[in-house]
Amino acid sequence: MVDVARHAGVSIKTVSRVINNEPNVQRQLAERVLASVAELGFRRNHLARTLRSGQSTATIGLIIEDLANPFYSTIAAVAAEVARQHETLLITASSEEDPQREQQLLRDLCSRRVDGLLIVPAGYDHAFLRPEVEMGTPVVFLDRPAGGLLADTVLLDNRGGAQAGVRALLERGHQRIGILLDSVSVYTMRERVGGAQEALASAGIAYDERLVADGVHDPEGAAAAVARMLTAPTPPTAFFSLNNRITVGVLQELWRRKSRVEVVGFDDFELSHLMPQRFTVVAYDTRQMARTAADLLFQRIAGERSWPRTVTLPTALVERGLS
Amino acid sequence: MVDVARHAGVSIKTVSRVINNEPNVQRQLAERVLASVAELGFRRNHLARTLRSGQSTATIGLIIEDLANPFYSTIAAVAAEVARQHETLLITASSEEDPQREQQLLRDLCSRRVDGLLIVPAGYDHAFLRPEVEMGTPVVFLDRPAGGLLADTVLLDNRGGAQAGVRALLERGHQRIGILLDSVSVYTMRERVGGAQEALASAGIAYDERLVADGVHDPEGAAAAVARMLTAPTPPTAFFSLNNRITVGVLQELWRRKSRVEVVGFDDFELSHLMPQRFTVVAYDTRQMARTAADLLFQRIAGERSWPRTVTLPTALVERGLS
DNA sequence: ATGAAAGCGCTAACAG
DNA sequence: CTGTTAGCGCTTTCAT
Repeated sequence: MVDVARHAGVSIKTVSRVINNEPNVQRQLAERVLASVAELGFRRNHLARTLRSGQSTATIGLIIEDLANPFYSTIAAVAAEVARQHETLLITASSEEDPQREQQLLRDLCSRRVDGLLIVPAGYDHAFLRPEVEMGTPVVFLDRPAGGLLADTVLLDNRGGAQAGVRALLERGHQRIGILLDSVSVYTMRERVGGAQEALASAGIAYDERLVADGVHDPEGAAAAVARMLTAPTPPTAFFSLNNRITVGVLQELWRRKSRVEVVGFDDFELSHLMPQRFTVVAYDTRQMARTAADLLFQRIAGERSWPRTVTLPTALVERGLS
Repeated sequence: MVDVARHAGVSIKTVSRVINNEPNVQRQLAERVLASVAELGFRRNHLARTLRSGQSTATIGLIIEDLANPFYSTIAAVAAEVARQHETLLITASSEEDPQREQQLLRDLCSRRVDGLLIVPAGYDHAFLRPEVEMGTPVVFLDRPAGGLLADTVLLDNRGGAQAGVRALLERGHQRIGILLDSVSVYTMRERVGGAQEALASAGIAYDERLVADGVHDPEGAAAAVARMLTAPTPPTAFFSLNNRITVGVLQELWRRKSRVEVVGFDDFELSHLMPQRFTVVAYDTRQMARTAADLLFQRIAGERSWPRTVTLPTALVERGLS
């Protein structure tokens, strides 16, 4: 900037004024400065600008589990979109479900003085963020609640969705429903299992452990679990799958066996309408969830000081697959 | 940092030394500093640290077309992964195929002094980046070549892949092959069309404009184009689709018509193995492409000064779908 | 082994 | 309208 000032024969402050489109600069000078800027290939150092306290970095941070997963990349896309509307850039990082790493990344983002944080939490304890929050960095949690920290949170109605899904199967006369889930160590899974249990209980059906497969982490695992259950003495007449990766594995295994056992799966997914059998998904609007969270965050960044809110978004049953 | 120094009763420089794990600090003092850091909730300002010239920001920038698209989110995920191995964070932004916006974002990233740039270019002219490149910001282009700028580039063998795809159909006896593409304004589409034409030409088959559908931007458009071609006087006996969104639309329309016309499509996609008919994809390794580009970028960041390279990655034909 | 002082590139506050 | 000066929070000399 000093170079530009010298080149244009003005003071550094005038350059600053021109760069920032401040009023009260003679046209003539401004043009000279702009010319020098172009000639010298000057680009303002945004970091230095930010250093003066009270300035914003025009950057927000997003922590998700896995950027390659469509659910999370949708969230990232919406976050980037909303950020852009606020002339802000987005730093995205994946925690890979590792609380340790999540904390590390969060600290790193804070040391970069991001204007705000959007978090799909992997860990259970976010108390370590309290100093940052108190120092004025807004934080919004997404898809899962925070631990040990009061903050805005946007969740899905996992419990209600699971209840509706199981109820649909019960209404179609099913009594033996196989339930497949990833891991109860994940909040959303716990909620969904809870909802399923509630629906069974209120229909007066006992929760049969043999009809529950835990630790199903991928489609292959789901296929194996389905095969196991279907060859057991009293096989289920329907499956309730607790996420879309599992649903895909279930459908694949059913197709392989030419079985037409009914399926309800939590989460919609791309191409679900082209799957080889009719089934039902518990759907929701991922973009809306992300948008709600991002909007909340920017409201906070803009100075909103109200008490932290928790928003719960609805789910809906939708028919999918080729009939 | 001044506060910490005062609290610990040492100089600011000692705090700096402790924070940076520099040697030559008494255990005792170091512990006192660490205690103060914890108590005051101090977090080093990474931006200020970076301000001293010669320091790196430990941040790279990635420009893609659309973060919500699995192809790009895979690239972003790999970029973030490689970045993490270098203790670097990733700023991701979508250009939405808008050269204007791409340029704006790139300038913005440069003003944040990123250590390097990974670009899937939307525009045709990247000469405006030359000053930055000369000032030492490495740039690697991905999936499409740069315009007006010599830089490392990682591409796919679009031409060869398309040739192989069309050749496969010709070998199965097809003479009338319907070709569906998005827009020749996109580099990859031009290359793929070129490859298809070459394969037809070397088989002595004239390129029939009526068998080519341009401007197919989504599955619905693809379905409509397929419907149109199949009800024309001399319908094609096979389709070659130039991207996976189009392929999905083609498959859906064929299923609707209970037609078993053969299909070859460029790009593999998730769940392609569960599509309702056999078909062939021109597949490639997106992760490898992204990894190659990111590795190249970090080599440059580490000081590699060799002449810019262009790497072209191979494609392979793979059978997909339920038989 | 520790500290004092200068300076990174910019903006805020105040003069002229 | 324009310029001077003092910092922002940290690291890098260079003394001690």
